[in-house]
Amino acid sequence: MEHHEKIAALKSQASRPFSSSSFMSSQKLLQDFTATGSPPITVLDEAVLVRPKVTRFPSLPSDLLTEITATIDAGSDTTCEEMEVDTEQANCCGHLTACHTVKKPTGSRLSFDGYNWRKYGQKKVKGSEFPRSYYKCTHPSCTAKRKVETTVNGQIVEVVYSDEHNHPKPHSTSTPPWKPLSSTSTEVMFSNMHATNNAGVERQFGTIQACDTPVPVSGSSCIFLDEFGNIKDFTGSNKRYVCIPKHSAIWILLLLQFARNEGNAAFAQFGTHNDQHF
DNA sequence: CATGTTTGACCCACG
DNA sequence: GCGTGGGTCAAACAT
Repeated sequence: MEHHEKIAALKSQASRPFSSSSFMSSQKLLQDFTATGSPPITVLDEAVLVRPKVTRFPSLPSDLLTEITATIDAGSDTTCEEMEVDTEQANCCGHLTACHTVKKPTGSRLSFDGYNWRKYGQKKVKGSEFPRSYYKCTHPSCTAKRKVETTVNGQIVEVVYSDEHNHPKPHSTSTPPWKPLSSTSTEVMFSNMHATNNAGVERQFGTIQACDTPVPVSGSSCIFLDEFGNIKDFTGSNKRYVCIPKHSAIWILLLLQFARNEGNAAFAQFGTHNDQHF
């Protein structure tokens, strides 16, 4: 792969090409979602392409500086996920190099994307300063694989997925690694640095509601997910409210999809309230 | 003991 | 046919 083609993945299912338009249709959203490393879509009107999928982050217009800050707080025992996307690392070719650090609860085997992976190899690849690790899904009948390039600090700089998961995300029996989110304490800030006026930056706030079952949020856009975490339905338009279930990996995807479809998304950070940078 | 990781060797596609 | 590089295997090791 040429260096200029290398675009980092932010999350396992967290990217797909920019759309110059605003929000996509539900069908388009599903198709793109499926083609870029997502879990298998089970509710679809038409056949899903089955081919190796690459999860990458698109280039970002340099004049777009949009900040998404999501705060995920499930109470005293908060979800242990932290992600950093550093716009300063956008490389010389204009592609975003996104790095994130994932803090997982001790003892959890679940990856940041909610699936169990077993590492089966690691190589230093030409043209990359970081080693590439090879993972297989540990589910007996699942052929999903992923390649992850990480820095020495453990920051993920690229994730490439192949094959599809043919099973739901595993659920931990004791301590869920991705704890259900409290609908009352989950909040997200969309700070549209691009939509400035004479008074300065216009900051737009929104709310993400965690829910076990899709529940429309009055007056808001909703993305409904099935038990696999797949997008089932999409309603609304240019709103900043999302209703999604509780698995964290999908949050980032949806956040970025929202922002990206609005022509934004350059920075995102996830953490507890203590970590927020409003 | 079970499971996951590490790491060198091997296989294979490609130029 | 040969060299190179990416992907996978599997034994050894760690947890």
